[in-house]
Amino acid sequence: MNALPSVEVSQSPEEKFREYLTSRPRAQRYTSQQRDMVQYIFSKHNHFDADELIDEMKGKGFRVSRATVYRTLNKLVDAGLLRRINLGERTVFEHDYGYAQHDHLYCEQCSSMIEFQDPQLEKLIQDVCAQQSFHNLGHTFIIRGLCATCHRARTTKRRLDLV
Amino acid sequence: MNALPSVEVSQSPEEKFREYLTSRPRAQRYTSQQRDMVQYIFSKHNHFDADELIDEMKGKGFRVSRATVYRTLNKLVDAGLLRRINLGERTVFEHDYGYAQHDHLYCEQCSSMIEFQDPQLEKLIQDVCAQQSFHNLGHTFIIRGLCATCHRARTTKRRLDLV
DNA sequence: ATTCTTGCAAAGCCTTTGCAACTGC
DNA sequence: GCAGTTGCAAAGGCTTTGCAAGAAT
Repeated sequence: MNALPSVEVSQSPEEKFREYLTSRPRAQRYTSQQRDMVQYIFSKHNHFDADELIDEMKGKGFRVSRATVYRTLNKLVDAGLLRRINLGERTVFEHDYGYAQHDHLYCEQCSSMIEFQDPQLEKLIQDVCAQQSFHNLGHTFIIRGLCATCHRARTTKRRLDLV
Repeated sequence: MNALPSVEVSQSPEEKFREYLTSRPRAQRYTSQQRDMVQYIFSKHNHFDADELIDEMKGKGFRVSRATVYRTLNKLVDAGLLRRINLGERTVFEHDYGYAQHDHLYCEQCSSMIEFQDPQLEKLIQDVCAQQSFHNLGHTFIIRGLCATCHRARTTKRRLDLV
């Protein structure tokens, strides 16, 4: 995966999550299941859905129930640690905390997600919002298509089919 | 709703759909339920989800079953008459055939969708795809926030709350 | 006549939730 | 010990699907 700049953060994801939990109107608890999830999720940078996470963690010997995973993922999104990305067919999560704002190219063939940053986009959003007197709170931007590898494969195949 | 330019089309949506149905490998049939749906959907320009469509059509006295509505909506998307927009919480449909390419501002308060066109966007997409050797097939772009009315209402309320 | 579509109800999929047992603080 | 969390299984939305009856060509 192409690397985007990380953002300097003073706290670890785990600390940040604890802070979120304890600063709630009614303090929430930091449990071992939640700790396992945060540590596992932030041990690598990738895009994953709930099922993948459950399978992978179970494979590594963690004890996690489906309900707890869903509950904790919601908290992590709420805490600003994860971002939820709705791809239509499935919903994936990615790191938000400590990671630069970016958008995605989504390959419809192999499901890979290529991250990119483009300064033009922020300006475009501000222009449009200003023009429509709209108060911007966020956006969803996904470019769909075929990654270089899948496109090449498909083009080659098509050429062969014609022979 | 702010008006975007319609696109000149030589066929009515109904004709276009018939053409799609009959030009399939195995010809499909054009039924009265499908006709009712196409005519109703293209009688006004708006964004709607499956449930809203069913309720509205039943209210107008049409006989449509849930299963048929879902089946026909899928066909209409496939035929290029409708575009499916995934908003996360719900999935809505809008006219595709005969309507200019555009994107949306989505008000999280009142669920209204404001359409906009911005020539900068197409260039941005092409730039990014060229840079990543990505073969573009489409995109999802939704700016989320508060429309002018809802933002004004919320700001006013906050001011009153402080009194 | 043949083949596709409809409507119903059932099933699928993903996610949430009620509840009793459990655990952090 | 109190209040929040877990795990299970059940329930919730939304969408699809199997099947027998009905309709288009």
